[in-house]
Amino acid sequence: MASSVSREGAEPGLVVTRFAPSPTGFLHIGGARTALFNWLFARHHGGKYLLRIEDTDRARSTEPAIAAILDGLAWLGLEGDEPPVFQFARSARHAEVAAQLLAAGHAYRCYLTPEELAERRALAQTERRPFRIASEWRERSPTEAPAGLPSVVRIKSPREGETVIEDRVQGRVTVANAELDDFVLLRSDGTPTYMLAVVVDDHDMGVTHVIRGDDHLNNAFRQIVILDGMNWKHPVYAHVPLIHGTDGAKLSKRHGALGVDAYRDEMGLLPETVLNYLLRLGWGHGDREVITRDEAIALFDLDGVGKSPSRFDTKKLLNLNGHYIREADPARLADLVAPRLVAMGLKCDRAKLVAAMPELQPRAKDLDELARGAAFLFATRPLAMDPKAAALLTGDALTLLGDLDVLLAATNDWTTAALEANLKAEAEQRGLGLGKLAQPLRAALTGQTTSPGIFDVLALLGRDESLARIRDRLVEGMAATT
RNA sequence: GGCCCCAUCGUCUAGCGGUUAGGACGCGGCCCUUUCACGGCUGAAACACGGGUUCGAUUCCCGUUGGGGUCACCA
Repeated sequence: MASSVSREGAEPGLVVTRFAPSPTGFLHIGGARTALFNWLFARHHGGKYLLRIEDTDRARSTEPAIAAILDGLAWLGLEGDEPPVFQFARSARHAEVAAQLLAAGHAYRCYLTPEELAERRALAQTERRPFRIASEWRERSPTEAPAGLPSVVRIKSPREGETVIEDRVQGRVTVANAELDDFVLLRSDGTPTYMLAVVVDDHDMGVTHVIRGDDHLNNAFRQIVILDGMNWKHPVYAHVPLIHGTDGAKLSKRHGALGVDAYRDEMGLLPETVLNYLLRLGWGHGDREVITRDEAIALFDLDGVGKSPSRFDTKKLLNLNGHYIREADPARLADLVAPRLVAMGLKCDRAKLVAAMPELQPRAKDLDELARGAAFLFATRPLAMDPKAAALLTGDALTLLGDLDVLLAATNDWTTAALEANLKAEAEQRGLGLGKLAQPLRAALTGQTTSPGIFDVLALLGRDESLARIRDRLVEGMAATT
């Protein structure tokens, strides 16, 4: 049978997973986690991880959404091992399977109109009775079919017994077959529904493990009806709990469900942060918190996935990002931060940015904070002064700054170490704490009250720029007093 | 509402019949320190409730409560 070529052709025992988003929006965080789990599981078992774009809903599927999803996956390094399969392109094959089901008596044509269905649903509602589609066409002979009327193809679900799924995450789940309805396989326009398409595609793609959100758990029972009708083997199912918002409700757009591009661009996160965070959300391995991608491949297992939904915690996410920023290569960070500085209207010098990075890294939890921390390096004179910094430069402090200007102007060895030695000696001689000298200097040099170590700031800025910034303040101070 | 699933600090979690119930984020304190961070130490903080089973339940079973998911010619 041509339909089982992929499976029969597949290496026995080879694990095949897939991520199958529908392109009706961006790649959201829950989708990213599903993709990650599939990717990890396949890698762990030396298997294959495939991508399928579920675009059978022509009205809602869009090109930009496809691009956004692929872009998001690429950013996270979760591209498929083969080019993505587009579901819509396979509709002829789906129809073929529907025809086989029809021929085998596992499906039937139903001539009920949407209006009739809606009526029955409404009636069931008012009678406070559960509604289950019961089409009289299930038992009627096809010869009674009204000519020229549109019809859909419905599956003939079993009415007796029960279906059991041994889910790798949820455990054994049993549903009475009476709960299953005769859902639609082929719409009246002949196009396949999602329910049919997934089953056929998963089968044809040789998917062995279906790892997806547990909002699909109920669907699995329906999909099994198709599988059985075709006499196809059941894949292993693993329905992972959904991610919820801080308020416990499903992560929806209004609850801050963002596209992964927002985590990258707006929140300024590193991809390794998102991967690590997503992995730890709903999955644990002892006390391990920081887990690299390679470690994750070695450690990941479906058994470690929790069964209860977990809440998204931005604080922890940012803390992790701070960790990865500290670990990251300065040059790489400079390249990520440079565009942000440009967006702030600053002209930045890459070499200077890279040199400053080690001092900036421990002070930032996201790329935007990193950019703000670097901004003083490229600010143009005279500096815009933070009010708190300006307040530091009055009276005695201004006099002191004048003295320091003289001292620094006489300094030839403009290195962090030499500057430190000089200024410390000066502070000691004056019987002052280093802070008394450092704070006015910091204010004058950065326009802020916080910055990296003051000697680093001086060294990074260079002698000319440092002295010029100090003199700007001196001049302004004098103007204010006269 | 029917069906399905879930339940350890505020959050993410470890635990898989006997533990001072561990870690992480966040929060408080102390230390380091020129500011801010980083880092180190430390404190407060949890087994939803009620029945069983057992010598012994956070752990096993049942129920209650609470939360979530799903009930389309969407996916």
